[in-house]
Amino acid sequence: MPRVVDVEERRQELTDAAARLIARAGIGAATMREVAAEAGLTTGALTHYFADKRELLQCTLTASLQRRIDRRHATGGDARARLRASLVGALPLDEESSRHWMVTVAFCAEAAGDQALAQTQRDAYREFRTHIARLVGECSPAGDPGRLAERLIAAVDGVALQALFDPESWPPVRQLDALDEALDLLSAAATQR
Amino acid sequence: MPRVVDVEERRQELTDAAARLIARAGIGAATMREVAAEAGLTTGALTHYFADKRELLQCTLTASLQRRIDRRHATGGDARARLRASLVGALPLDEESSRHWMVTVAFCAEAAGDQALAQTQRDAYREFRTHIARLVGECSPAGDPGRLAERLIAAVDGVALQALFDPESWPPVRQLDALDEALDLLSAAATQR
DNA sequence: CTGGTAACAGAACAAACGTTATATAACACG
DNA sequence: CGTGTTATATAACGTTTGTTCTGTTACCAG
Repeated sequence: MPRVVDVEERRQELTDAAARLIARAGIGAATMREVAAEAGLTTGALTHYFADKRELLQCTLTASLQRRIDRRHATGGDARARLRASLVGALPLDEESSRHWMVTVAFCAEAAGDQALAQTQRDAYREFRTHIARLVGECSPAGDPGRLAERLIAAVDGVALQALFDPESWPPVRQLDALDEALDLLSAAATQR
Repeated sequence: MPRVVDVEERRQELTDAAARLIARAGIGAATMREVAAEAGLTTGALTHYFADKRELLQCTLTASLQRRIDRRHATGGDARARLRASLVGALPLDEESSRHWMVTVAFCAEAAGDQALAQTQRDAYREFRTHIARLVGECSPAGDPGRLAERLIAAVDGVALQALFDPESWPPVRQLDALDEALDLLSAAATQR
C-alpha cells in the first residue's frame, strides 16, 4: 500500500476551500480549478476525491452545515444558558461563522432546482428546530416549545441575514443585543400566561 | 425612426426572465442564452439592451428589489394597518414574492465579491428599515422606532428565510401568525414602559 | 531492495459560455 | 414609395468549464 493520507481530512480540506470561494464570490466562483488551487492542489487531486462537481458541491453544503451544527453544540451551564449558547452559535459573529452562513444562503436558490440539496438543507433546519425546541422545553415549561423555538430561530436568522447584507451595521454586540431582547421578550410572554 | 418598441418594458421582460431562472435554479442558470430563451428572444436582443452580463445581473437585482418595494407600499388604513401591510408585503406569501425573495438571497454571496451589487442590496435594506421605522414611529410613540423596526424586520426576514428553505412547513397562514405575534409582542413591550 | 498501488500533477478534449460581428426584417419619416 | 434606423436572429470566435486520460512520485508490503 502506497502513500498514506487521511482521506476524510483531504475531503474536508477541499470542501473547506470550496466554501471559502463560495462565501467570497458566490457559487459561480467555485470552479474545479479554483477550488483545487484554493486548497493548494490541482484538478487531479479533486477528481480523485469527488466523482464530479455535483458531488463536490453536495459535500461542501453538508460539511458547511455540519460546521454550523458543531458550533451551536453547547454543554456547560443550565438549560437557559445552553439555549442562549446555541442561538449565539447560530449568529455570524466571526469570520468562520459568517462564511458558513454565506454558504447556507448561497445554496438556497441552487437547492430550488436540486432535490438532494433541498433535502440536505431542510434536514439541517429541522434538526436545528428540534434542538432549540428541546432546550426551550427544558428551561420554560409554559407555552408550546416548538412555536417558541420557531420564533427564536426566526429572530436569529433575521438578524443573521441583515448582518450578511450589511456587516458594518451589525457588529457582534448589536447581534447579541437583538438576540437577548428576543429571549427576554419570549420568556416574558411565556411566563405571563 | 423605425420599429417602435418600449425599451424600458423590454428590459423589464428580460430582467424578469433572468429573475425566474435565478429563482428556479440559482444564478448559474442565468446564462445569456437561457435568459434570452426564457424571454422568448435570442442573445442578439439581449446584447441590444444590456452591454454585458454584468449589467444584466445588476439590473436584474435592482428590478427585483424594486418589485419587492412596490409590494410593500400600502396606502389605506391607519398607521398600524399600513405597518402590518408593509411587513406582509415583505413575506414570501405567493409565487411572485417568493421568486423575488429568492433572487435577493441568491445575490447575497455574489454581492460579497462585487461592490456594486453589495451597495444595491445595502441601499434597499436601509430604505426598508427607514420605511418601517417611520411607520413604527407613527403608530407607537414609545420606544426607539429604529430599534423596533429592526426587530420587526428581523422577525419577518427570519420567517421568510425559513419559508424559502422549507415552503411546505410555512404556508401563508403560519407566516402571518408569526408576523402578528411579533407585532403584538413588540407593541406590548413598547406600551408597558 | 523491489514491485505495486495510492496520491497527485498536468495535458487534452468536447461542450458551453460570454462576446462580437453580420445579416435580415419591420417600421417611421421625408 | 423609397430610405434610413432600430429590433432581432443567426453565426462565429476565443475562453473557460467539467471531465477524462496519462504520466510521475512516494510510500508500504514482501
